[in-house]
Amino acid sequence: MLTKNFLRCRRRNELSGEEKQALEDAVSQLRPYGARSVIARENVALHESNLLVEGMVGRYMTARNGEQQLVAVHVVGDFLDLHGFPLKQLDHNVVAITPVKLAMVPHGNLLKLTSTHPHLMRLLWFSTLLDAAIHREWIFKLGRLDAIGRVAHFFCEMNVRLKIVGLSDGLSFDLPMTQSDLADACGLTSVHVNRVLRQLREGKLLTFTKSHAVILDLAGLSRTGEFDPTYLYLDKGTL
Amino acid sequence: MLTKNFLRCRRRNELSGEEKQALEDAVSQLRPYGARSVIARENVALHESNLLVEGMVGRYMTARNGEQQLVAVHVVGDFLDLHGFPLKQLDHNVVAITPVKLAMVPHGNLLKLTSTHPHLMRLLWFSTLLDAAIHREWIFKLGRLDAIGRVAHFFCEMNVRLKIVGLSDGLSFDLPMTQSDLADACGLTSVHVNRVLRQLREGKLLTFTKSHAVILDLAGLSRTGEFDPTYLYLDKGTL
DNA sequence: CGCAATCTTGACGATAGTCAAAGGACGTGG
DNA sequence: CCACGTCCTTTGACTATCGTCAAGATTGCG
Repeated sequence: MLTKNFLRCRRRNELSGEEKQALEDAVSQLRPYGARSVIARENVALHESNLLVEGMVGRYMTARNGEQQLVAVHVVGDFLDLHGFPLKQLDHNVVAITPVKLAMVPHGNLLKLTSTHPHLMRLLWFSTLLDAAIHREWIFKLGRLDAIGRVAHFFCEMNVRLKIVGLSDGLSFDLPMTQSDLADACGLTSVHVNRVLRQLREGKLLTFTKSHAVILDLAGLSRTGEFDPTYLYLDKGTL
Repeated sequence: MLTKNFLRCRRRNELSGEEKQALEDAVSQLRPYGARSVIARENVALHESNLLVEGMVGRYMTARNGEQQLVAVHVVGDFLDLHGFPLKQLDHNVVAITPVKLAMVPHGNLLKLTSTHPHLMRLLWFSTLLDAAIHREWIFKLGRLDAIGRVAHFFCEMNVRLKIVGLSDGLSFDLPMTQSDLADACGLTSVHVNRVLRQLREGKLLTFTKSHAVILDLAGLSRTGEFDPTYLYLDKGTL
């Protein structure tokens, strides 16, 4: 079941069996991508969207001086580039962070679903708005938190998002990102991320070594990152 | 025609006359709000969405220390809280910046449209993804531009968005925001916004006094803000 | 084993925040 | 019509956070 993690634990995961099947049927093939390979390039016409079945994906924008900003991270169960269905093309690059597997859904099949399954379409719409809600939270994070807050917030968010798809036990998880990737996500330099990670370690809030995060004090980390998972629209009782 | 500015000049403004009428018919009433009044509060169930017919609106998130972050600004023609239709409730506050007029569309009417007008629904979906694209650009702006770049970018964006609905002549426009509002939009303090505005003035790029912006050097301002309007998905030939 | 990428640390500098004070702009009410 | 208060803007002096540059340590991979 390629779609089993789609909207998992979300407040509106009310797909009927028939809808799940319709979505599953819309998948044309399963495609692998290597780590750091480009899945979708900006300003290129798109003809399919992809459900992320395995691995981790990032959306990047690039500044004139070459600095990158990660504008979104996707985990298993996220529907990538669903934005590309109404938008037809994207304003940024989508890159595999790890080796990934994608369930490809041609836009033609999605188009059919809009007429035959309006409720399913609203759920697909909902999933893109979840992305938008996460974007807003990141705007807040970058605009109003200091370096340690931003990094703490990022780890809190990843912890929750990975937990609902079974990839975090609630306090520890694998995160296949370098300190430089973290810097791109948090609007910092890798040097400063390194200093912040030391602070978090010394403050007994979090350790992050060898792509593995261990949260030592979830309440403290959440407080530092001003993290409140409401914006993730989780099912009641998920956490 | 309350909906005349909806998706105006956007790459996918392909509403048929019948669709425009259907949207117009979905409006139940026109409502005024006073400046700084709250249109939608976070975590409260929503039962209608609103098309912004007059005025300017902001979406705010608040940090623990009381600092505010503006996560989005809406101008005439934007469909407010369409996010609230699939999401059912919002994760932030929506506040009138000026006195505004809203065309209220009950969710029940939108729901009917999903079955009867799938193409119109895709356009509504599209408009929410436009918001998401703007969010991503703001993430980039906050994560990777310095203070002067952020402010320059903001003015460039507002210039374009106001121009397509006839509220900027391409180089000057009214912007009913204080320097403190600008600070909330750009992740800065109002003191520093003031210094940046002086820099822009002295650099002959932009003046902003008494809620009126005049762009003296559009190319220079765009360069400073690393602004490229692609992410606004404009119709070819709009600018 | 050796190279390349990543991590770590220190010294220094620049950008933006903080604190404080004073000067406009504007509206209200006497 | 002026006085007053409030909000907004402007500026300066000082501080703190984060970036830059550089070098060395560690890790992982071929």
